[in-house]
Amino acid sequence: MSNTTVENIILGCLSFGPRSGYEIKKIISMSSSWFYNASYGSIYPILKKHEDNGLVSSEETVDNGRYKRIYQLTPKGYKVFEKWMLESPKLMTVKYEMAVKLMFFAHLKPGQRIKQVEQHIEQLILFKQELEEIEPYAASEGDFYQRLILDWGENLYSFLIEWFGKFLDELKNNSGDVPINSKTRE
Amino acid sequence: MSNTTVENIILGCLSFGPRSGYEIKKIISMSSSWFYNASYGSIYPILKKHEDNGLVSSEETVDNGRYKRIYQLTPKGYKVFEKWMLESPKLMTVKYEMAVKLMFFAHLKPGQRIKQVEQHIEQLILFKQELEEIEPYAASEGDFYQRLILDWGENLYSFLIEWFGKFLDELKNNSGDVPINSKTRE
DNA sequence: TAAGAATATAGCAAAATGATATATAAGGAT
DNA sequence: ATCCTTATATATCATTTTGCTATATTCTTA
Repeated sequence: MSNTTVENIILGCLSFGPRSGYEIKKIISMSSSWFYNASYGSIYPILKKHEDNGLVSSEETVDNGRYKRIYQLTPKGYKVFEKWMLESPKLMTVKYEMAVKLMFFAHLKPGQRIKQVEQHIEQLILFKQELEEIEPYAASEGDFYQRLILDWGENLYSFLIEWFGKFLDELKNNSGDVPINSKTRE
Repeated sequence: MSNTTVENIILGCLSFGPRSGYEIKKIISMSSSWFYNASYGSIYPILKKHEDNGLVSSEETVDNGRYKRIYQLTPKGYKVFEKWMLESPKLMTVKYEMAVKLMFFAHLKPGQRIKQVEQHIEQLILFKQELEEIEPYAASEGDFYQRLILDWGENLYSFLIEWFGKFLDELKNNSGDVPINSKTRE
């Protein structure tokens, strides 16, 4: 059985150096949560599993009187991580509730359609601003790629804002109505 | 407790008319799977739950000698669906393994980077072609919106293909290498 | 007429989420 | 000094979801 993506992300985070479960969660929250998230409920059991399989080793430390378990990649773990890096990635999966609602938009009244799209665009703009405020996590390694991914995210949200903006214009030009059964668009 | 998105999608599918669990899965696979998917393991238990809550009613039918349970929205179910349609949608969640790999791209050799990005662009192009071949499911209601969503999908994948294309050009111009610790991009 | 594709439902292990619980340390406010 | 909040750190658990397998019938096509 091959590792899951989250299992490999954890190996990847440890490739930056030894980290605690809490720190791994922080790396993921700060740099990858908007394109691949993981919760404590995944991270801690996976760290245990990785240790059982010899992919990571751990050491109980005391830092300022506080108990802390630090995990580290083993050579075997690094090999597994490297192998995964060369595999063809899984296709993207998206869960986009607004697109689902679009499927059933015919049920809404024209004014409700305009309001929904306007609110959604506001949400997208807010999220894009949050992205723009993120500073890359890793100081040295992978710094260029951290910035690259942020660039990707900003471009993705720009695309969404633009696309829904055009749709909103169309709705407004038709007072919230759209051609029924129109066979072509633009 | 409010319904989950999948629970609402099922109500939405039934808003097009009475359907069996199998037909609901087909609607989702054919029209929304690339932005919100659901498996039989979700659909059948949810239909039962909806019936227990009085949101749908069902009838056991025999069609060409084949057993079939047809589900239908109740007025209560339609109200729940309508209420959900007016709520602010949840933010998009994305699971994009290629973006994760980008995080750790510094570990790859220049040639490996170029190969990975090339392969990914091929995947994206293939998927976009599949999208272009989809014909909207609903014949009458929501036809415009089915096409709109397909338009959105095609634009989204065009954006991804373009973005990774630019990145590939950059990699090739630097023989797979990228500036380390560069503070700005472009 | 036999293979295989499509229709139809059911069940389950594994994975993931989201939430809660617990506890300590650090920092600022009153 | 004491209180409150935030950050660090780990653990657990019910619910949801996925992906897979099993089962059975009918329709299509070679």
